[in-house]
Amino acid sequence: MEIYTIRDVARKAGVAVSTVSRVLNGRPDVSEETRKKVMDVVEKCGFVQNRNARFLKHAKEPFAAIIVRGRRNMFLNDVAEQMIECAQGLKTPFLVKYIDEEADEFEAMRQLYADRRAGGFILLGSRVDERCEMVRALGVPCVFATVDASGSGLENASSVCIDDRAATRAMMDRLLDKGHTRVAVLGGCREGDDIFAHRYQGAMDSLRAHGIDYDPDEYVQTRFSLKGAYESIERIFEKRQDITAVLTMSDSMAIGVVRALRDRGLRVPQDVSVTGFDGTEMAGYYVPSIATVSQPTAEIARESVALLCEMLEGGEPRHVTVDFTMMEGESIAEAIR
Amino acid sequence: MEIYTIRDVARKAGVAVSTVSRVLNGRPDVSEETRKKVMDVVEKCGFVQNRNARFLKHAKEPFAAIIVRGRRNMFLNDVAEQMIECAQGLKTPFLVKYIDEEADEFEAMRQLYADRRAGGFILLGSRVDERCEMVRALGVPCVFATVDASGSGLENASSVCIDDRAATRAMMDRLLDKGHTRVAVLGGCREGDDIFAHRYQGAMDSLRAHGIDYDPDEYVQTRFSLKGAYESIERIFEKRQDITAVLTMSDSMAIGVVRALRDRGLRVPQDVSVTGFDGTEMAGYYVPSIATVSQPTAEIARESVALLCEMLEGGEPRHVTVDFTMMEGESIAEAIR
DNA sequence: AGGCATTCTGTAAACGTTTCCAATATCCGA
DNA sequence: TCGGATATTGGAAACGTTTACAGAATGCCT
Repeated sequence: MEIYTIRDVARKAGVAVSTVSRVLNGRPDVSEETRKKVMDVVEKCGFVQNRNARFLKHAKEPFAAIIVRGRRNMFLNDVAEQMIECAQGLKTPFLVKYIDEEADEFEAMRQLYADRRAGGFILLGSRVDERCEMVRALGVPCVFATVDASGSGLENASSVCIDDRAATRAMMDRLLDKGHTRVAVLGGCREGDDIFAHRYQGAMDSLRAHGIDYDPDEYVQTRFSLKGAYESIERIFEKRQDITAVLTMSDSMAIGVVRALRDRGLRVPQDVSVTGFDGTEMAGYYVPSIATVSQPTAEIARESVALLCEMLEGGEPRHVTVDFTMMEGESIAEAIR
Repeated sequence: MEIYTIRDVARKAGVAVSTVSRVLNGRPDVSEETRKKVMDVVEKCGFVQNRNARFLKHAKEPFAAIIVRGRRNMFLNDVAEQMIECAQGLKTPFLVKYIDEEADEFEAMRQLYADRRAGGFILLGSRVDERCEMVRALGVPCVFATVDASGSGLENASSVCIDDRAATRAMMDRLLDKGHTRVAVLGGCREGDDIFAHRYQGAMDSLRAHGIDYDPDEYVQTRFSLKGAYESIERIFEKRQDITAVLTMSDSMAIGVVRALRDRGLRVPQDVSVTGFDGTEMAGYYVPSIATVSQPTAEIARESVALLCEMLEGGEPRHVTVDFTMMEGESIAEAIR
């Protein structure tokens, strides 16, 4: 396929390049006749603008970037998707930047900034601490989504999240109220993951309030993902065989756990209860359906975009907490053992 | 954060811009002393190259793009991920372009071509027919991954896939050999989806070979996704309640089906058998685990990259078929009704 | 000391846009 | 008929790189 430049189009249409540019950008000061003439040529030869040249020229045009690390976390991907929907038609265009789990996030953001002066970022997922320095260095408005950044002390960061601690406490309460006392916790305190840390606190809050003596060494595992959860159960059972419930910090982990239990000949929920977190679609489709904490993805998405826009217009950063919903599921039952 | 240009760096380091450029691009013709001086400044002020300017300049540098539509299809996302792994360290850099399900793919490819002269594409997923015209118009080497494009007549397209028809036939054979005769088919002949069309043919091959009289109107549904499959079961059961097996064309569909059956009080596999397709991680973690056809993602990824490279170096297009593996699963049992 | 390689560095012209500014054409009222 | 306002259009200078090409410095050999 031939590549035409704006110059070629100008020549073919018998006008100046500046005129073609004006037509392409929908400027009002072009006569209808000229516009038509130019568009005809554009159509005919399938001209496509070169965005490198375009962005090189006016990198000033403000825009915002949504950073998503990893394609595995369906929950975060869903939130990101809803963010772009929310951002449709706003004055500042939003774009999503997917980066690898292991990629250098700072590098990616600096590149976005260098290339196009990204005016603001929405960062999904945890690890506020790690990201603080970066956000401070960039000095651009940022919104942490799904994690509380109110304690970060950053001047340029808002955040929106549920009360993870309270949610996990509520979930643990549910298990304990059903008579469970030996509850494994999966995902707790994973290194550098502040969301999981908050959730872990919540679980501990509940155990403490119920006066349960708890030895983390015996009950807590910190791996994640389907496979990680599966293997965690194997490890837990090396130490204790009398577990009657497993509280996990994501729906995938819960699924890994159910499979692992089932492979050990245990039934869920008759023998062991299991809980998830996030309220993903799969939690409802799994058999048994997973009791979970549903995060209001649409609201988180909407709030994140709104908070960023506020800051872009000079507003102060704010930290918003949205409500979660406890979802019933077939994966929980009364403790019988 | 301040934005520095290569010019600023040159000034601060007391050298010419061309020297900085050479250092940045690792050219050999720079003295060690100068290189160090420049790098110090780069480090100190956190200079980041502007890629727009870079790519604007030498758009000639050949590269290849992997196009992935939609983030929902985990199977395709996995394959894409493995492709980039395969492509690490090759002379031609590969990049992945994620586009929305509904987005204009042609537009995206033309943009890639206009911006950087993409020298080749790998297209994942079905819809060869729709894409033919586009591939022809672009005239750039393309590889269709996971779908057979040998019948397209394109001069510039290779393809790599399993024999979908044979795989589905084998799967249906398994069901029929277990005594099932009333088998619903989900995903069959979805409009414009050639992969599903091939699989549908395979299912019909098997039914025919087993001499089973089959009325598609009663047994076949063409929606997909978790939710679509769930609803398809509801529709099927409006017509027939005596189904003993459901053959689906993806693992997600199988999961939606199991959930739907279970919600009707039917057990899988005791009352109804269910089969999936693709061999995704979730199929193995589901309870019951889903009997499925495992596609060799690594091999498909590797072959796709290899085929594209071949064509980039002037080779003829080829159409490669790779082997699938039938995966056992708890979701199948003998027909008893 | 002069000539010639051998390194290294600087100048300037691209790449394809956008946009400021000036130039031209058109129209209106006096 | 003219002055001036108003619509259009064109010319040319950026934007931040890369890369020929030419130039300067150094070292070595005669």
